[in-house]
Amino acid sequence: MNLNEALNLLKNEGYKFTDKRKDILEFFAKEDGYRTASDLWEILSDKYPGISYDTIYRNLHLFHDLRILESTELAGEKHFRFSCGHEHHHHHFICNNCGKTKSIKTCPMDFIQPKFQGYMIESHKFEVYGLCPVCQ
Amino acid sequence: MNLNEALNLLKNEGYKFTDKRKDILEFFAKEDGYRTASDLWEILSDKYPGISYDTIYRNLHLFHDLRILESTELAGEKHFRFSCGHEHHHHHFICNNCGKTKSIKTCPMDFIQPKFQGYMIESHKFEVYGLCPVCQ
DNA sequence: TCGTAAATCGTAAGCATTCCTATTTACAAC
DNA sequence: GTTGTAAATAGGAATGCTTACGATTTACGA
Repeated sequence: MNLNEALNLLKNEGYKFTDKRKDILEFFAKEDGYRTASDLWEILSDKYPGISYDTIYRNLHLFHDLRILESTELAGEKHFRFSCGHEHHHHHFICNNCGKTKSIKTCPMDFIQPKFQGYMIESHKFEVYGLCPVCQ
Repeated sequence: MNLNEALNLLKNEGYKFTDKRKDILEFFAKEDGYRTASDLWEILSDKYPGISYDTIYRNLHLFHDLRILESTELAGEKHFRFSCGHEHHHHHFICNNCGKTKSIKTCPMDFIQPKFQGYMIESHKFEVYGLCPVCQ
């Protein structure tokens, strides 16, 4: 997923194109790491004083539903990042300081599935946390 | 970790023994799955009408600090379970319906670590979600 | 240009969790 | 047993993140 694909997807699905939506997508396209609703609010409120949190969250959820963004929950707060949609299924190392990520191509489900006969597996989460080389 | 070990640990660390603490530990010893603060509140408020959420959370955190309980965050809400402390490091399958768990002995960190030179790894999370045989 | 549904604003409400003060209680020392 | 004291609890207010909602504005097709 890149910025143009995201903008086209929005248009093709019949959603209106607004400056705020463009700026939100540009923000995530540029950031390349997990960011929170309030990170986004701080950026947007410079350009749009008084922007509503309703707008922030509504669009975050919309983009998440359209698979433009992916999300995870860290320390009780939802974090969003631009989707790695086209790549092979993978997981993330997440920097505890800057939120940037590194792909982990190994998926642990490849190793454990045979042991779960009788269980209906619906999803899984594998994340590694620490400090990236820049933040150490 | 079992109930007696937990009670002894509390005593040895110099914490006071109260009926509520005993009941909280008995609750988790019996449940054997992830439970929330409000699950616990519902049980305790029968016996102790008007019990404070402060008491619930203070003790949950105390027990977590003492490693009597372990915790994870599911759907924006902290969940706690009796600690599997004595066992070898492992992860969990967690039933989305009843919260009960099944151990996963494989740890994905055994497979990915060499690829993370330059990264300081501090922690990781691996959980599998779905329905246990009983809940299907 | 206009009509309409979608998007946004401003603000209130919801929910889990934390914080604060007054009161009560466990337990050690006597 | 009685007493003193720090720890534990009750009751409720406050906080932080998220969602909800009526009123207003805007994008965009006709």
